[in-house]
Formats: sequence, structure tokens, C-alpha cells
Amino acid sequence: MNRDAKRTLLQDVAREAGVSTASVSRVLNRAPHVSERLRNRVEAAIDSLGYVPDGTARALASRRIGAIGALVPTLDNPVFSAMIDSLEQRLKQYDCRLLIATYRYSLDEEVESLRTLIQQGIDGAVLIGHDHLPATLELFRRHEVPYLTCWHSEEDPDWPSIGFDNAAPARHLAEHLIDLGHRRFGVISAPVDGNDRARARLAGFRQALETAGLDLADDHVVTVEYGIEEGAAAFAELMRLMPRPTAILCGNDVLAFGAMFAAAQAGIAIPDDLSITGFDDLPQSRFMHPALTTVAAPSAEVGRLVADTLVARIRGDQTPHRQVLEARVVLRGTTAPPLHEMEPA
Amino acid sequence: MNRDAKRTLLQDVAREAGVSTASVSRVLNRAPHVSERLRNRVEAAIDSLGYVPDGTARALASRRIGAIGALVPTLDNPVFSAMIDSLEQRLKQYDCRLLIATYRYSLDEEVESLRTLIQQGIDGAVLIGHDHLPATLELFRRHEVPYLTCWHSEEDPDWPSIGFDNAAPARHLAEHLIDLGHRRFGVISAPVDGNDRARARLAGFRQALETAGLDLADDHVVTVEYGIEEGAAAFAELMRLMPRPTAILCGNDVLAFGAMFAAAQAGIAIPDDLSITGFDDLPQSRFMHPALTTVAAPSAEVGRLVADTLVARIRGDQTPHRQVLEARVVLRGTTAPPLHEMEPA
DNA sequence: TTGTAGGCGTTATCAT
DNA sequence: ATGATAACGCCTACAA
Repeated sequence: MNRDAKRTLLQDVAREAGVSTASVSRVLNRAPHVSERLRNRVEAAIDSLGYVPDGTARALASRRIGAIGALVPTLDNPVFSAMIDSLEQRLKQYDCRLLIATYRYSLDEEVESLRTLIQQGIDGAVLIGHDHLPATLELFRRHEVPYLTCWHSEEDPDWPSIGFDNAAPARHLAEHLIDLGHRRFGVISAPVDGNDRARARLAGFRQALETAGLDLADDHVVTVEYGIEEGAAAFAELMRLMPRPTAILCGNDVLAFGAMFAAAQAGIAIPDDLSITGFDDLPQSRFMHPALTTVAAPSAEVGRLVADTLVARIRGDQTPHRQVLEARVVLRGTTAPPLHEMEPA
Repeated sequence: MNRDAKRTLLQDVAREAGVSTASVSRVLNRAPHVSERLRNRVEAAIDSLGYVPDGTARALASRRIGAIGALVPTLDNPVFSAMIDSLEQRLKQYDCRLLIATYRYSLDEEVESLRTLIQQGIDGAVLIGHDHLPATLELFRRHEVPYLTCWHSEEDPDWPSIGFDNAAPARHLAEHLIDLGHRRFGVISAPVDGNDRARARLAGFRQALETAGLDLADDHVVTVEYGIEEGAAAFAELMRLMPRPTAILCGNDVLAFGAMFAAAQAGIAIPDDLSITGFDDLPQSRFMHPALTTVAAPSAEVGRLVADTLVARIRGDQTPHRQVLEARVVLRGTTAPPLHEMEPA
């Protein structure tokens, strides 16, 4: 009786079953060319000994760890946690684990986190968005780690992707407001530095306005960090403009929540006095008063598809370089014609 | 020029620096008794070769993988994603990675996920709550994996914990409503099966009511899955009761959101016609109209403390068996005296 | 303080 | 189809 009852090894299983360690390994890995009889003997031995394979030894010998890495800016944003949630669920079906790292929107930290994950031996990785440092790409290349980006739809030979167009729906939102008769706009944007999604959305807003011959002065675009309170503060800033905007486009739903809250505080009626839009379609956006007009980001779908595609890439299968999902505009109650609007000059 | 330019190994670094592999290993692991000179030589060699240690080999040889596992019911619930977010951030400071697995509130699936994580070689694990299958405990014991539970405050020699009391604040919420003059209550609860937190909260509600000599009939407790829509449906069910409750206690904020939405739809004024409470204090709860009376679950704090404590346990340090954080009742705008209430008989 | 060498538990390449 | 056995890359007694 050893003082720490040595764990049972593959070798013990082999002895118990009266076969070679190679055969046990084959059974474990469902390798072809294994006789029914041998398989049964081995499986019986495994059961009777309660054998559990050692993942680290297996990883060293096989050069794959059975886990992928996901690098996300933060899990505090529900769109990302929803994506990660569905990603993990799907990976489980492939018997693949998930290693998470967050980088607080710092691309430098993203590189560092990726480095440690690669060191850890991940079989593949998924990144958010299209903005990354060159060092990131170099790490993937040098260590030959299969990777994917998601949440954007840029065409780029360096970055295979699964996502959706962030600019077009943003443009549609702005066009919708223009069609309703709005002429004076305000924008609340997330910081665009290192965040291509925020940038694309802002660009979409701008494009629609320019096409309509409308001006969007710099002081009509307020940039704030993610957060309801931040959205409320940005809203207050926009409301100090004279003349006031009649519509406010927000870079995401949470900023829109903040804007709606501040509007209510200030006694500004949505959508009668002012229209507001979001982007993401968080679960509660449907259940507000009024319900938020926004764009539905397909979080869960992205997660599933990333799992399917990354696993395929790891296997060496061919996969589409770029997959674009639909991000649909959802018209609800926060957008309406500008009631108290004067006709443009 | 090999066709796959073999990666540089620790051995290569040793040769380059003109020292033994053991010395390189020592430098890598910040072992004591290493001369300044040797360290510099080795570090120079590491830089010049761009050496990156192999995590899998290190894991096999050292018997630790540099990652812990977190088993959570789902990441779709913001309280959990917030906790995981802070957990991961803190773990990074200890140079420790995070492996995530979700189990959709199925304790059987929890066991299975734990098994694969342990097989993966995790250095430690954290579980949510106090409800677990015996097999879970056995896995920890058998594989000698340090572990922690969180989000509850049960005293149990088997389960070291970091969390907060779920029952007491729930009781306080109910007491507060009783003090305001409410006598007829409804409860919207999450499924309590395998969920000690939901059970504790419900028990807290019950206890306060019983102490006050009030009745809570079975049909005044509606159990629904997590979700705004689910909360709304439960609310509708409670509103069909005659006489109607004047206060509704919800098992979490999201259910409360649903209830508030349904109330607004039905033209029931909160808090004048009806009081509503939640539990969790999600970011938006403060920014609703009216703002939600609820209990603040210290998500981020739990995450940080779990990281600190689990890492200490892995090192073999002594840590408190049970750490109880404060979960404070936050009185806001959804609770008020029952305006249209008759005096109790 | 530094070097030598034997594991760590599998997988995978050969034979047979 | 099955069996020997050499990797896999690093850590760590133990020796010097």
C-alpha cells in the first residue's frame, strides 16, 4: 500500500487486459483495425480499474491538448458572454474544452494573452474582431495554430472570419431615421481605437448621413466607454447642443439604455421628442418602454459556427475563409418621426 | 533546413548559453540559488532564440498545468459572467489560466464536465453553489484536486466556500414589504431543483412571512425558468389570483424585469398598485423606472476572492474554510406601501 | 551553485 | 490486427 496509492496507468490496464499498451491506446482513441474482442477486453479492464487517461501525457505525446482558446475584450458585455456560452456548449460536442482570456480592449494585452495560451498548447484560437497587432498574426503563423476571427465581416486574406456586417445595419438604422424625417443627429459611440466594430458602426451612420447630404459635426459624436451610466452622461452632453438633435444613434444597446434613462430623467419623451437606436439586441431591449429599435447581433449563432469551423480547421478540413451572418435591423418603439421638428431650411 | 524548422527547445537554449538544461529550467522557474551571471546568459539565449517553453511537457513533468477549471450553470446569466470575468482577470496575475465548462443546471452534466476537466489536468476547480452530486466530491478526493464552491454560504465540512447568505437578504426584503404594510404576497422563483441559491431565497421569503403570521399558499409561488419572458408569464399567472397580491418577490432580477414589463403592459403601476423585488442587482436595475429594489450580489468580489483563495490552496497554503461576503439589500423605487390595500381582518 | 540522468504517461512508428 | 519501443519536452532528485 503506497502512501499515495499510485494512480492506475495505461500500463496497468494493458497488464490487466493482457494486451500491449499500444492496443489500449488504440482502443482509447477509437483507432481503426481493432478487433471487437480486444476492444471488449480492454474496456472491461478500464472499467474494473477505473482508469482515467492523463490529459497532460496525452497532450505531450499527441501534440494536441483538446482545448481551444478564446480571446475576448471582456465577459462583462452580454453579447460576448452569450457567444462564449454557445461556443462552449458546441465545443463540448466535439469533446473540446475552452480556455478563456480577456484583454480589456488592449491589443497589447491580447498579444500577451495569446502567447500564454499558445504556450499552454491550445489546438486553435478565436479572436474578436478585425483589429489586431501584427505580433498576433506572427504568433499564429510561427506556432502553426489554426485560428479564426469573429464578430466582423472584413475581407482579409490574413484573417479568416465568421461574423456580420457592422456598417450596413448601422447605415440602415440611420437611413430609417432619415426616412422618418430626422435631420439633426447625435451619435454615442464606444471608443473606436482597436475596435473595428465600433468604427464600422460609426462609419455606417456617417455614410447614411453624408449620402443624405446631412452634416454630422464632431461635437455631435460623443465617445464614451461601455456602460449605462456612460451612455447617460453622453446623452446629457448631446442634449446641451443647440439646436438639439432629434435622433440619437448609439453604438450599442447598453449605451442606448443609458440614453433612454437620461431622457426619462430629463422629461424627454421617447420617441415623440427624440428617437434613439441601439445595436446588439440584448434580451431586455425587447422589453423596455418603449422597446428599443436596434440591430440583432447573432451571438449564439456566431458561437456555434465558430466551434464547428475551428474544429474543422484543426482537423485540417477546408473551411470557408469568410462567413457572413445576418444582422438584421429590428424596428421597435424608440424611433418615430420628429414631432416638434421644423422643416429643414 | 528541415521542412518544419524544428521548434527551439530548452536543450537548444542550454547549448546556446553553454549551460545545462537543468540550469535553464531553474531560470525559467525562478528557482533559488541561481547566480546572476548564469541567469543573464540564459535569458540572453532565450531572447535570441525566441524560445517559448512547451506547456504540455512542463505540465507532464511538473504535475501542474497552470490552469484551473470553473464549472458554471450558464454564462448567459450576467451575474455568472461578471464573476468569471473578474476571476479570469485575477488569475492572470498569478499566471494562471481559466478553463470554463457550463452544465445548464444539470448536476449530472456537472459531474461529467468536471471529469473531463480533471482528466485535462486542472490544478484546481471552482463550482457554483452547494448542491452537487456525491460523485463530484469523490472526483475531487480521488484525484486530490483542490476545490472551492461559491455563491452560497452553507457551513459544510465537505465544501469550502466563498459566497454570501442567500436566505437572509431575501428575508429582509420580505420583512421590508411587511413593514410597509403588505399582507398578500406572490413569489416568482427559479427552479429550486439542484439550485440551493434559489431554494435559500425562497426559504428566506417564507420565513419572513411565517414569522409575521402570513400565509403563502402554493399557488402564490410560481416557478419558472430564467428569462424576462418567463418572469412576465409568471407575473400574469399571479395577477389572476383573487384577491391579488400587493407585492411580488422575485428570485432574481431578470424575473423581476419580466414582472415589471408585464405590469406595465397590464397598466399596473409600480410601486403604487404593486411592489416588486429582485435579487442580484444587475447593472440596469439601478436605471429602470422605477429603479428595482433588490439584493446586491457581490459578483466581482466573489471572482477575485475565489482566485486568491484557490491559488493559495493549490500552493498548499491554509485558507479559511468558509468566507461570507455581504449581500446587501438595496431599497429603491419598486417597493412602497400598498395604496389600495384594505386593513387585514 | 551547477550538471547528470531518470522519469512523467501517452502516442505513434515500426515491425511482425 | 497486435506488440515493442522510441519519442514527446521538461522537471527534479541526486551528485558533484
